[in-house]
Amino acid sequence: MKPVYHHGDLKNALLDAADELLRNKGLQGFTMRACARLANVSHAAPKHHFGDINGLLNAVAERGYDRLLALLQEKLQPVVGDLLEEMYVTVMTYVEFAETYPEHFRVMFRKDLIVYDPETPPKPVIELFTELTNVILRQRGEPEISLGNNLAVKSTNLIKDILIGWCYVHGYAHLRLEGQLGMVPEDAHNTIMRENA
Amino acid sequence: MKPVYHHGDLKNALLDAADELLRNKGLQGFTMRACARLANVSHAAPKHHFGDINGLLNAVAERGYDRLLALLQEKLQPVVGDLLEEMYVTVMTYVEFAETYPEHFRVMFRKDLIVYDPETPPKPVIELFTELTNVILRQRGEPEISLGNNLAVKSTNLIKDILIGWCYVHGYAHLRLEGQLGMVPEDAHNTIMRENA
DNA sequence: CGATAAATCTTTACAGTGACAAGATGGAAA
DNA sequence: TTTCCATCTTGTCACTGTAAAGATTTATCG
Repeated sequence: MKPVYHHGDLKNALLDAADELLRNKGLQGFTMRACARLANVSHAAPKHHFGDINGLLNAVAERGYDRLLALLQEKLQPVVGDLLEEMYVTVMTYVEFAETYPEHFRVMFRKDLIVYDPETPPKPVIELFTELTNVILRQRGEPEISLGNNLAVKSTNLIKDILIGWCYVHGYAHLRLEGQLGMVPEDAHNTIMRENA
Repeated sequence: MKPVYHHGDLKNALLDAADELLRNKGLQGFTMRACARLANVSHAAPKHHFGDINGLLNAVAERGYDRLLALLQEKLQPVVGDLLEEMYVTVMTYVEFAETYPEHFRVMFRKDLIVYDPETPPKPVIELFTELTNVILRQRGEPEISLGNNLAVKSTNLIKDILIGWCYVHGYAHLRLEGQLGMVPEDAHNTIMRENA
């Protein structure tokens, strides 16, 4: 078969392949060569678009941030205004995402894999963080922040609220994802959320 | 050099090497062959003691649980009886461990790497979980559990307390470890712990 | 004590991987 | 049209995990 030298949109094709591979085979089975095979290109083709395997993972992770943000906005849209429900939905969506895309979730929070300058995070990260912060700001009845701002949060009280909320939810999502909450019944977390919201 | 066929205590020597390797080179640089090189044995030597690389990682993770338990007991010993301080020390030790042995912490909570039957966890896991549960039980003024019992927790209220405490701490430790809390000042977490203990 | 079995470690081998370098191709710019 | 350059391929290298077979020591048992 005659080799194809100009695919047209190989970058996105590789991203699709990488996405599928991460979901089906996990991080263990995630290799550059397997991605290339899935996209029907030679094993060295991804290099030109993503550099090394880490660059490829970074791109897949960005898709993850995007997906989480989209999921969050979708679930948040019907309940906007209802502060209690907003908080509940946000938490549940975070957990749901971790369960739906476990490998993406893992990769998204791997400092050794996903590297970016803390001063200038990629856009999807900024957008996601902004959305999450605004959920809390609405809870507090304070004006929301816009995307232009960097992620430096000034108010000490706000930081505490972010910490308390984010750490609990992330801890729950992560422990559940890693199979550490086998003895905890499904509804325990729900009732906690309902009571402490 | 004439090959040595009976090391005497190769299993522990390999564990020491694996431990050092994980601490210095991270999970990326953690290979069976590198462990073998560090222990001055052939690259296939670890197989007989640990099966595959996953078995080796499992053994290293068990050392991690042991170390966390030892650290916890060491820090807990001077403040036993002071309920507020007990809780504070427990939380801080969990976080300190994650920062001191980041790679171990990561591996210890990787379901895809560390696999064991949830019904019969390895002894270090049981011991650690028992210790953590007893810290909470003392907070609640209830009788502690002993090691014989399995990890099934009956009381719904106890489960909620475990969830609230563990998820927050684990989330904080994990997010901090993965560099997600850059904008959060060091003392924010401390004051939260002091206030909500 | 001596022979045989078992455990422990080495050597050899193989397919798969990430990374690099050099070559082939075709679209874009001049 | 010709040149240039981005894009993709091919070939190669050192390294990895795993398996199989061989070497050596220790343990077992008559």
